[in-house]
Amino acid sequence: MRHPRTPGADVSDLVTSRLSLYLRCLDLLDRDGVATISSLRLADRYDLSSAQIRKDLATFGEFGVRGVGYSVRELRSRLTRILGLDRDLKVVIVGAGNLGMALADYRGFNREGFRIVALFDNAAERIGRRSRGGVQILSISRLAEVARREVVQIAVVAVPAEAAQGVVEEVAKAGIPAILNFAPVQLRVPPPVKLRNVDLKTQLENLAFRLARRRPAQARSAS
Amino acid sequence: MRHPRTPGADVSDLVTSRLSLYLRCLDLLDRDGVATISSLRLADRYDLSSAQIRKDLATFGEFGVRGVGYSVRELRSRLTRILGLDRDLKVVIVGAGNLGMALADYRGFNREGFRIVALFDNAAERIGRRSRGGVQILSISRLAEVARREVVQIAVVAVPAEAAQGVVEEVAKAGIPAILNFAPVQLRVPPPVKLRNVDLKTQLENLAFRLARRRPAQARSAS
DNA sequence: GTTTGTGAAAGATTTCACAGCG
DNA sequence: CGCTGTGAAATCTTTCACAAAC
Repeated sequence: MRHPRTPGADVSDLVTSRLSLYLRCLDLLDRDGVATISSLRLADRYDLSSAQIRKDLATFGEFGVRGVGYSVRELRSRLTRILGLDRDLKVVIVGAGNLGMALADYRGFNREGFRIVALFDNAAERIGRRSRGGVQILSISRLAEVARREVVQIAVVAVPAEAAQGVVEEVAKAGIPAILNFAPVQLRVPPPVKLRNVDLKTQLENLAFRLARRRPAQARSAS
Repeated sequence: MRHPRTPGADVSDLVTSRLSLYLRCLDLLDRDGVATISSLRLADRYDLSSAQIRKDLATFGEFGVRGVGYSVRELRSRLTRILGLDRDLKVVIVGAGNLGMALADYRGFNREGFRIVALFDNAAERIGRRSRGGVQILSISRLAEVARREVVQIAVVAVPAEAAQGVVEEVAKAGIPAILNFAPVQLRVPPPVKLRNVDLKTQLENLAFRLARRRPAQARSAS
């Protein structure tokens, strides 16, 4: 059992998150005209661990050349394929408040593998309008229709906490198989649906915790 | 060495993120008028692990009553204290684009322990304006001044990737000890500064990966 | 020479399972 | 009785270190 063709769902999130990171670094290297890079120099340049890079990549195959390193272009295209970014995924955003609108226009969301199809909301005064970037706002009642017609793969949930669980059920019913949730709640999703949370409050609280237990006598670093 | 008063910086992020989660659950329970809860019922209700709840709490002390469980109110106030949310932390946001503006008005950011002091930007046409919620936009050149006067503890970085490293240096120079970064780059921060990343693209790519390696014959769950 | 890919070791985290308390 | 708090076991993740490949 060397390199299973389909390492399936048993690849940890830690690994896949790092693959995204590596891919981003490779983009930068390519832009800088670097053709080949070793795991050691990649690690040096971006504060990573060379052994970890090699282990992570080894999960999916052998992409390097001993004594030389990795071809930037080739590794990039391999990772793109592995991450499933070689075909465009259609995304909808549910919730056209400040955050939903900002996400709809966020660069990086609309590029390289993802396409925002529409925003959905239930407030009559928002429906029919568009985000600055031009994404149209539709009634939530049309979610299932649009999801099936456009074969939407990911729903971004950007509604208030109280409304989120209800939205999840709509999304699941509409056949959308993955959810990126920004609402600060613990959601339950029906089994086939994949869920990831982006929890801004938790992130801030984490920093608060670290700040609260700093060495109290924090020297102004002068020397 | 049972319950060190200051478990210091050696508490893992995994633990502190879960503490935030527990705190949120306790808020809901309190709102529902629940006075006491056992780790088992807490776990059931919110899809957590009861052993993990007990282990996590044990890092900081003994908060429960055997045979009974935890007092919702008391545990909530203990966790609030532990997470450093018993005193308001001042927050600035650097970058008054779509995302920065949305974050400035995001509810949950401005409540319970955090206060947004100002937005900063370098585009002349934005300076002097305000977010919808009323947060004023100042020139980035005033960052250090405001940071020191208001004793700002956290800077949220919401600028394009190319600008982020430069902003980090400004922030560090201004003496702000913690950064929440939304720019899709690997940042380097000077040692005392705490950094957390919220990487939207990586989150989406993670979902893309999971979607790419689903069982190809995905049945429409009907039965 | 250099660098990969990888077993084996070390380290971190989660889960188990139960003694002991209320 | 039920439940916490916790050592011990199981599992997962990272790091080490080197043989094999170029």
